[in-house]
Amino acid sequence: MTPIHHYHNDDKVMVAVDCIIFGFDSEGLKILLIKRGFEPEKGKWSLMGGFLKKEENLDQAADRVLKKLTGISNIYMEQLRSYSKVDRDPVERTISVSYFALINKDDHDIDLTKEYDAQWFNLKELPQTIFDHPEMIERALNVLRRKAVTYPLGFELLPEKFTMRQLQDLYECILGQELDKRNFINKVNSLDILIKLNEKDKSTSKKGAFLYKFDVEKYQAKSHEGFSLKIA
Amino acid sequence: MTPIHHYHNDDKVMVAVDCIIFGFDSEGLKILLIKRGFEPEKGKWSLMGGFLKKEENLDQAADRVLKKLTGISNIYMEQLRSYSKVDRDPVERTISVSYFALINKDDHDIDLTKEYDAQWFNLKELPQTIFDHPEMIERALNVLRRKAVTYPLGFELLPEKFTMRQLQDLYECILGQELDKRNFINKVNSLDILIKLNEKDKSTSKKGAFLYKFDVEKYQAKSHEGFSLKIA
DNA sequence: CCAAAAGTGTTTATGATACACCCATGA
DNA sequence: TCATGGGTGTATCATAAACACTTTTGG
Repeated sequence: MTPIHHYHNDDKVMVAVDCIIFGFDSEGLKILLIKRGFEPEKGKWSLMGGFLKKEENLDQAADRVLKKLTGISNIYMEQLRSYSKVDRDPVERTISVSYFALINKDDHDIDLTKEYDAQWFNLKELPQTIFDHPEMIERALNVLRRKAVTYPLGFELLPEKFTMRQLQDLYECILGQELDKRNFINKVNSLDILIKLNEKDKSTSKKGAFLYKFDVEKYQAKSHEGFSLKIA
Repeated sequence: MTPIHHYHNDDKVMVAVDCIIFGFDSEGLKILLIKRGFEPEKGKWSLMGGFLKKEENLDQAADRVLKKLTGISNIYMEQLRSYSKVDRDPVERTISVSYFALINKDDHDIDLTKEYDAQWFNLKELPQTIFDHPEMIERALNVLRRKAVTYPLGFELLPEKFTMRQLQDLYECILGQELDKRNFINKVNSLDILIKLNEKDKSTSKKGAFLYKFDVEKYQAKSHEGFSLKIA
């Protein structure tokens, strides 16, 4: 039999990464988009994307692109999937690998200076996005929701001290549904990864709500056993 | 701000697909490998891989490559993940997207004529494979196991009529662990997707075991509700 | 004194697990 | 008659889900 291919250049293509950044803050779950700075579709809303360079791997490309376009760095993004429709980019054959992360919006808003045309959008009020970005976003959101129930996301997303209500709000935002307060608290307590503090946050009620912090040791000890925070 | 990139060719790279084919038959779970037909690493065992062409998408490339190297066609493969270490292919910068499928080995053995240097290997006796193929295989196996408990794989993998024991063997192979016979049967029956036939298979015992077939309508009705076959 | 959010337990239902004996038959 | 695999049911436990009233306090 003949070899399928030698290595030649005829079939080289551009490889891109697109970063899907979900952000959480007191207002809810948002997604970050930029005004695309080059043709085609210049000026339209887009995920943060750019091309893979020869001397870097995809993870590195995603980090670099995100930082260049938004200033955000040092976050953990996860590779999701490749998109390869032949005509997905009208200029030239390009495949794109999507990455996603969920971050605390407030921790990174400093980065989003005027220098960048990046903007947070409420998930329910997304503008039109270019190419196959709507599909990328939808798939990422599914993965995010699946992860949220399988694995205790969220602790990195809250301030160091937080109330049960804030934690519950986080889960409700991500899952897009309301949860029973008592069941939620029971579940979280059964995981035994929070420390109840002797302080109260009075900003949202007259009675005040106890603050909790996250027991890093217990959390880490348990997280590789893989515990599930299935909440409904 | 300046655009991050114009479209130029400096950073074009080769894009490959690698197919991970798990096969099930009466002997158990196997994986298909080929003797690589071109340099580098010619003659070593490898996943079925080849390069993406400009006029096809990744799914199509995976189908084409698999057919060319093994004769196997018309199977559903699922995209898994991109591998992009800079030096993963020593000849030239190449990223690879892995695909996987689980098939009934007997249904496709016809295809594997002498023409192909493809061979099934028992999962526990894998030979050394090239590049990052060991990692691809390991990840694919994890996905396969996760899918097996979440979603009733396996019905496509058995002959039209099969015994409970065969179905249980299938799951035990995939999960790599023994299951309790009674619990397994109870669970499967509770799904209500099998039809018990009035025939027995006497090939493995004197008493004979009832044959079942798969109730296609019920199966399909339920499968988009998404039912789980969690078995331990 | 009252509105608004915080806090708190129990019951029920469902699914998971563990477990052991009789049956039918061909050799 | 006996060895071999086939077939069957129950009790227990853990987890999920549903559910409502009292507490606190600033205004």
